[in-house]
Amino acid sequence: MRKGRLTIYNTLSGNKELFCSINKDFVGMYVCGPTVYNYVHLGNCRTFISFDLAYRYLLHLGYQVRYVRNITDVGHLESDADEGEDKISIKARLEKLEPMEIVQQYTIDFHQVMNAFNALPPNIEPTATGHLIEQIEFIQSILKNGFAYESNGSVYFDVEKYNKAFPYGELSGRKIEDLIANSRALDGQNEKRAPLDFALWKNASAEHIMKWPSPWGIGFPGWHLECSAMSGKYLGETFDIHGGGMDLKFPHHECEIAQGCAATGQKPVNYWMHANMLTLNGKKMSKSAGNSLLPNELFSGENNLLNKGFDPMVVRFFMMQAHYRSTLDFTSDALSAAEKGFKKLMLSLENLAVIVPSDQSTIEVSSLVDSFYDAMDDDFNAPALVANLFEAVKQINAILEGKESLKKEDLALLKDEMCGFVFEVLGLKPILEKSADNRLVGVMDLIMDLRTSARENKDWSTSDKIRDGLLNAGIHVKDEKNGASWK
RNA sequence: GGUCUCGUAGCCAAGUGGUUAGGCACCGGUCUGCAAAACCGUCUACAGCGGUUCGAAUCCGCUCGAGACCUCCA
Repeated sequence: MRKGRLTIYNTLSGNKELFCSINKDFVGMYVCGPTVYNYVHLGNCRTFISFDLAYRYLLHLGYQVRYVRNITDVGHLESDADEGEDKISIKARLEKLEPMEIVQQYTIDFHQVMNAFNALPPNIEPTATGHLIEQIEFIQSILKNGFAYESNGSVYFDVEKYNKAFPYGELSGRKIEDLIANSRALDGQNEKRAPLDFALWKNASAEHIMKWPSPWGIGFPGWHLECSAMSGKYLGETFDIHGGGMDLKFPHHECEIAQGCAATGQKPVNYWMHANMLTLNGKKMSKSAGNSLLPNELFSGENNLLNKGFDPMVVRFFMMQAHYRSTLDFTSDALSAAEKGFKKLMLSLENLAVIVPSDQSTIEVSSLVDSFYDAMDDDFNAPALVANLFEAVKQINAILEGKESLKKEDLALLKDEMCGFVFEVLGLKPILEKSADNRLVGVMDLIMDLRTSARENKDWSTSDKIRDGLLNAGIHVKDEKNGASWK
């Protein structure tokens, strides 16, 4: 346990702040989840992996964390023109399916992908459609406090009125005057009093397929609202950490703050965290721009951008080599580099497991361990942690070569902390080799035996032929001091 | 157009007033029949110009370049 030194960059203040949870030893964390109208792409995954890292480190520090990440299954409009259509409805019509079939299909995909990336599941994964009552009640609170108005069966948030009581634009650093000056005049905004106002509840036309009854008529909830309603329900009126992608800062998170303040009179969140984008060819990865890569394409290598497939753990390690607040550029070359580094780290951990303790230590294990914590305490600086882990790798190699040594307690500490940081905090795990069946093992024993005989007789042409032939079959032969091995 | 962020060696990427980041590649070496793998070593950069400072990649200004948000987005 080493609580009390963690600093988090808070978007609200623009500074790294010492993290102090509302309730000692407990942390409430909410992260905006995906809208399940399509397959999650790699950029989406980066955000969730970034917050998985934060979640894991908080757990590692000994906090009891309630991690809530929603599934948006309604209310996310195609555009903000308010005549925009719900993303899920569009997909449902196109594929001639029930909206909930779309939701189910892509939720399952999302879970499979997150699982492949070894991301821990959240403690609660609420859906918007499962919390309509909470959303309606939330709107009623805002209406009661006078920060919203009803118009033609819809309810809108009154941004200008709110701005007189609370600052609007604090999170994204925007001034309401600038926003008004720059907002576009869109068609179909007759219901709204001002362009900046956003929908809390929208009335539904007859042909609309996803709709529910409400005090204002048949309709559906606004996108910004669900996160306020669900985070409030499970984490309270004010909670510790709210995360999401950088692109949600405005307007989504700004609106969440406004909704929270308008409903309860207090700021809903203490620490706002924003994960940066994954870029492809220097541009933000995004579905709508057609600039995205799907995880399964990456794993299989079936994409023109890739030379080969990559294991999910390699991709995760690749992401851990960049700070969550920096953009990360995706290239096949960068991923290949990460693959080698990842294997080096994993090999070193295997070696660490078999090191024999000595009478004395020539390495200061405690300062190595401190460097791990220092890195992560500094706003979850995973790339610095990785660099420090490679320092440890260097030391482990020196021990293997007999240049350095560790006594029992130090060795145990190093094993404990390295495994803790690599497996629990970074969330990496060894790549499972395809297990060979018994018959192959028997055949390989025979072949390796024959090759060893050939080598003993200096029959290099035979031994090389066996080695090359096996390589073609995808089996690598390694000649080591104590004999050859294969995998 | 407005707001903001970034520009670090061949590539990816930390750092953010003074001390080697790290990974990959390259090159040299150890090992090896040869190779592969592994290990060791080497390479030592901060877009440009100007300013502040004893000292700047780090702070300030300007220029150039890239990106994000302002419209759905993780």
